[in-house]
Amino acid sequence: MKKRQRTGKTVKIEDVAHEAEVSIMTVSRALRGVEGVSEIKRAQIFDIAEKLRYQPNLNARSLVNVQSSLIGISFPTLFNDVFAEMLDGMRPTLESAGFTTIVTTTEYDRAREVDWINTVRPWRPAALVLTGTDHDERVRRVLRRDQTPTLELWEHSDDPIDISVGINHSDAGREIADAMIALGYMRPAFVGFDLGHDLRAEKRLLGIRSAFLAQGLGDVRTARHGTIDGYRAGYDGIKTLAAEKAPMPDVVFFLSDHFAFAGLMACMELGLNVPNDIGIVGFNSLSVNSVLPQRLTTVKTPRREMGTLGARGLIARINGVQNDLSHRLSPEIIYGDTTRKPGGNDI
Amino acid sequence: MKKRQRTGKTVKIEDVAHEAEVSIMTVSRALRGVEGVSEIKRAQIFDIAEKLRYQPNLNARSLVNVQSSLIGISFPTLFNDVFAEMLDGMRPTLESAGFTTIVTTTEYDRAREVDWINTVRPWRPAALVLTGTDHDERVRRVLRRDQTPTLELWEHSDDPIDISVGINHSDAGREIADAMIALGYMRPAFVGFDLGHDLRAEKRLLGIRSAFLAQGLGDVRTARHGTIDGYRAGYDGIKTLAAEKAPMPDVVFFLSDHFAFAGLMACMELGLNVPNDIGIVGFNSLSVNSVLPQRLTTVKTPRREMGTLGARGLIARINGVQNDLSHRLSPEIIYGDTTRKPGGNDI
DNA sequence: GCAAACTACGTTAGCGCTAACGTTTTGACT
DNA sequence: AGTCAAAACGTTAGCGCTAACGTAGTTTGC
Repeated sequence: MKKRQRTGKTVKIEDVAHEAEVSIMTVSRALRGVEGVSEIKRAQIFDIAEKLRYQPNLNARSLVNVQSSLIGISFPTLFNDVFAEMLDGMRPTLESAGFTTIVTTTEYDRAREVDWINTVRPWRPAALVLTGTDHDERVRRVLRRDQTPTLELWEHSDDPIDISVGINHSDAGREIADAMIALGYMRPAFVGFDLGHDLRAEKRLLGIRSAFLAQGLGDVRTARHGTIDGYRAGYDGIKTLAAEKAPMPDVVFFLSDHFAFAGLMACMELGLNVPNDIGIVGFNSLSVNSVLPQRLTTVKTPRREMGTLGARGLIARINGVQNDLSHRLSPEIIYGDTTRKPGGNDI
Repeated sequence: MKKRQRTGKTVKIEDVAHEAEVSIMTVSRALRGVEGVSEIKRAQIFDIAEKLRYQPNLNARSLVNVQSSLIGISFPTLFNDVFAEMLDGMRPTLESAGFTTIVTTTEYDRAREVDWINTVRPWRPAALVLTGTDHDERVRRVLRRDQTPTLELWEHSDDPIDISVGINHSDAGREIADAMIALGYMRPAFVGFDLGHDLRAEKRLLGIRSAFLAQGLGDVRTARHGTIDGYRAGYDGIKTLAAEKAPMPDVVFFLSDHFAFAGLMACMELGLNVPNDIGIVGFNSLSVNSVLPQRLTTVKTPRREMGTLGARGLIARINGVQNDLSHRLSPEIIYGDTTRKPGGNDI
């Protein structure tokens, strides 16, 4: 790789200082909005900097400041609006505070999260954002040791690395399951990705399972397919359940709304009447839901809010606030047309 | 904002050098894989660096190297798998070459692209990736002037800033329109976002329009809604067309497959038979298509391939290759169940 | 009217790293 | 053993910027 190329000499602070006939320190102060410069000079310097198209070298600045204004963010995937929305929630807050985000996806692979940490830390980021609470022990140790402000998003933790903003997924599973039990459903199934990928979904499944077991009802059957394409996983999940010799479940919980939508399509193909033959339950309440012929029964998760709260917390922490900045948020059950409804014709 | 905090003294190259009893230059050479170090010493230094958990400060490295190993990427949105896939196509190539990506979204707003350029350039990125070919004139000028390797992705340009990898969208529109004309369709409509947002879609519309006009057929009606939520835009588009006094179009071209899917749902609600009453044409060939009861007629775009080719080109350019590295790729028409098919019962 | 307390600058030093060049050691060949 | 070149290492200088401190000028207070 070629180094020290790019001959078109970039303007540096010295050029501005020379043109303005002041020291470079005065320019530095003026442009950063630091006090110690008369407003007249500051205005002049701004004009000259603009004229010369001066842009500070952030690598140099990060070097002196010991830390950069980069914030590393790790999501499992971007093929899911859930994460794009959390990003959307964080970005305005972070950017207006002068931070730039570096986003990576781990494809639900914990080893890739470790790799990523090793990639971003050399940039000396001001903060890091991880998804969920399950991380390699080395990650926890390293981040705690050097006190990097860290946000664990999407899943709330009682023992966070630093800041945790999210919901409790097993509770969410339990709550939606209890709601379905109250509607008379008794033969549950769960459709999601292959085991070991979406750990939050697994926790929701645990919650669902415990709710049904607590009522003395049967276990939750599972149908798992793939690791990325939620549409296929939802569709194949229903087809798999239908192909098994066991009687069809009367309610199916899907990993997310887009799985549920695909499952709904599979039910249509199989001639299953929703919600009479089978109940369909999504998760997240995604925008696709608003155009479906039958609105999904689902659980609305406050993704943008998580992003905003998390970003604010991070900035506070970066600025030295030591308080507990974690937030546990609550999801909301949305009754749609793909299950029975409370107060409706139960049983 | 606090500066020079983070007391937990980070290990620097000097610490490794001291422990290994060599000069810091030898450590630098050893760890970077540069020649001039005996293999015995190199191995020792690697061990020590690992033991000390040394991680080079990339801000310092970027400062000496005049440019960083960051690559800035600008997409209109991430709420669209098309861009997530292009990113997926680029990332492995870029990362294995040692680059880190900074991704931003512009929400289809050209002014935000300019802002973004001004945000990333201070990092002295090794390269930039923009979406499409329509940029603020200042952007073109600046990037050409300081010779930043630049990739314009998704839409092919005959006069690129530097490298262009993509398809010709107006040709794509013309081709799919000609294919539909050949199937006997004559009253076209287009459903998409509000004007001025997705410029590639507008070019496809121009292509569609010119194809129909060339055959002496009527103009293409348009129904535009929103700027982000493609599902709503697709759904509302059909509802709007149906509500107008004019006769219903016999074929509707959608901005993308997820629009088309939502439009299909709207048609079902309206009792319109697809494809007999109305033909539905998507774009991009997204994964949602594989689970729909009726597979969409659509145009398959090689997103991952664009990403890979573009990334390779960028790396070549960064390494000093001066050739023309642009690629014009071709989309492929996919005949589904939402229109008549060639060789089928035309007319 | 003069010291104390600002304000508005400039000077010095150093952040962690690497290109370029200088010096020593090794080995190959007479 | 002696010559010379290549390999292996060290030294110097500087990338662009900012914290900390130093130094003039200006105001304030009594």
